[in-house]
Amino acid sequence: MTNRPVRVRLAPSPTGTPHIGTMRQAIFDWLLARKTGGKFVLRIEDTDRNRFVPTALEEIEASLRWLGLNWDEGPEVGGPHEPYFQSERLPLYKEAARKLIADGHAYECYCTPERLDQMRARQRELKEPPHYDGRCRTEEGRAAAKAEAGDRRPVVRFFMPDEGETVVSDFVRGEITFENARLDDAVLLKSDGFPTYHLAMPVDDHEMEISHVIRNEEWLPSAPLHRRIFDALGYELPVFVHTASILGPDRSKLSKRHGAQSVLEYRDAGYLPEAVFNFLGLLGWSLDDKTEIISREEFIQHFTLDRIQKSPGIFNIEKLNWMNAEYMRLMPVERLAALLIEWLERPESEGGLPSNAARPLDFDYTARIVPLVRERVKLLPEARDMMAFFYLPDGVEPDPAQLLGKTFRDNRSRAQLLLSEALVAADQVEGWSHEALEAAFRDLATRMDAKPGDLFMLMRVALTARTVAPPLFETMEIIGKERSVERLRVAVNLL
RNA sequence: GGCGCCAUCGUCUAGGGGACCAGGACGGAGCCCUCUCAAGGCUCAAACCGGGGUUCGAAUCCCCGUGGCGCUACCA
Repeated sequence: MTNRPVRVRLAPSPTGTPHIGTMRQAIFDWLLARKTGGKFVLRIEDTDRNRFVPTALEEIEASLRWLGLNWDEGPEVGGPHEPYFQSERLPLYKEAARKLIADGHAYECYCTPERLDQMRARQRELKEPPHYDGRCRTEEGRAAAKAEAGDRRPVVRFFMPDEGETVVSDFVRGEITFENARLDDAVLLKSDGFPTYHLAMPVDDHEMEISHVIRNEEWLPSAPLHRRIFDALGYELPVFVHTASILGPDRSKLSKRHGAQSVLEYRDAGYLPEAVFNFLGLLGWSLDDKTEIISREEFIQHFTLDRIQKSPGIFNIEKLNWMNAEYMRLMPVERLAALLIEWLERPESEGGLPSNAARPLDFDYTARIVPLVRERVKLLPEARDMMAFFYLPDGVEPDPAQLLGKTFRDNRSRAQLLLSEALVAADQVEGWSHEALEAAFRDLATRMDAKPGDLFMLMRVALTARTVAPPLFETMEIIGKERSVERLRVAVNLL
């Protein structure tokens, strides 16, 4: 256990769009840092030149920013341990490798990839676990390999003892013992001079004074290797916490074929960052037996490593949807209005309002609509259809069949009569409030000997061209007398 | 195959020897409310992977099985 100041890091490799599990990890890191007054550092593990994706860094940063996870050190912001890109820290790794060789903990290996492939194939045939056979561990073997290698540069391998065991201590899982004989002589420095993760991670975590390493459980099998490298280099061990994976509905690790696997996709689908943060923070961590909706501040206040779940969890999108809807209802009207306006002002093809709705949208007007709509949608873009008729200057275009519905399908004249009476009543309403409107139209229904629901549905379709819409009288109050009357008139003429 | 991790309702989880005929939430079913749709309220169905121990007592501790997942690269 360490009592160093808390310094945690997220160390993604820029090989594609950051995975949602990476972001969940980032949340845990960030929470621990904020809770303890420690530092959250972002370090880019770009040591694999073959898999490098130029846009990945941008996406990593965008994901973190969208979730509100600010990093104290790293790209953009700098910090005392610059640079934060491993590709710019090569001398450090080279020196560490040199030291390990000098101390007998590592050795140069000249074996060609071809030989290694053959070796592993043979081992598989013999039903042996594939592992490096240690040819270059000895002076003679190395010389022979070097002769075959031509002018190839060697790699540096870690010298894993053949006997004994290595104990790894994980904060939530306890002590895990590995037999050294089962561990491989891992490559530390590749022939291109770049380090592998196994070397870069201990060097940088030590160099950057990282106190807690929170990473996914897929790293557990290589944890003993890392422990031995830390020891061989004389570094103090950080606290390790291996988090359980996030699974798809079929229990395999969440991946492309499960649909969205990046928080950016959730952003683009109209989820709220608050909801995604809350949901991810509660996937693999819990406060107690009740808490579901929890603010960022409460998260920080209560977060502890020991409540991290050991078992993998399935990403339950239904629950995220519910949570998103909760946040839409919980958040200040103004914030939701602003968020919604962003969506509505987009071109229609990108989920915005039809082009005849005038941009920019009026903020105050939208804010009045929000309370009516927020109860009825789960995602931001869903609001578009539920809101469009509030903004259309030329009215809506209900089709007659929709207007009549089942109730008046065989009684068109009755519908027409009711609507024209509604038109008259609307014109006469004193004080255009939803209370006054409701009183007036309930009265009309009574006078006409009609079921209120039948009358209201007729009016609803006339005013919105929809059978599912926000409450009728609040809607009329907002669109105003003039437009209401006009739309009723159009509907009467339609029949 | 070898090694490792994990195991409570369909899902996320609470629980960590007696408070548990196992609690909450999502989803599902039903009822109520109701101008549509929602939201809300109430109710219901739904789980301790199996077997052995330890113990007066096990969801909880131990062992074995089984199952799921991961790792087994000059990827991270």
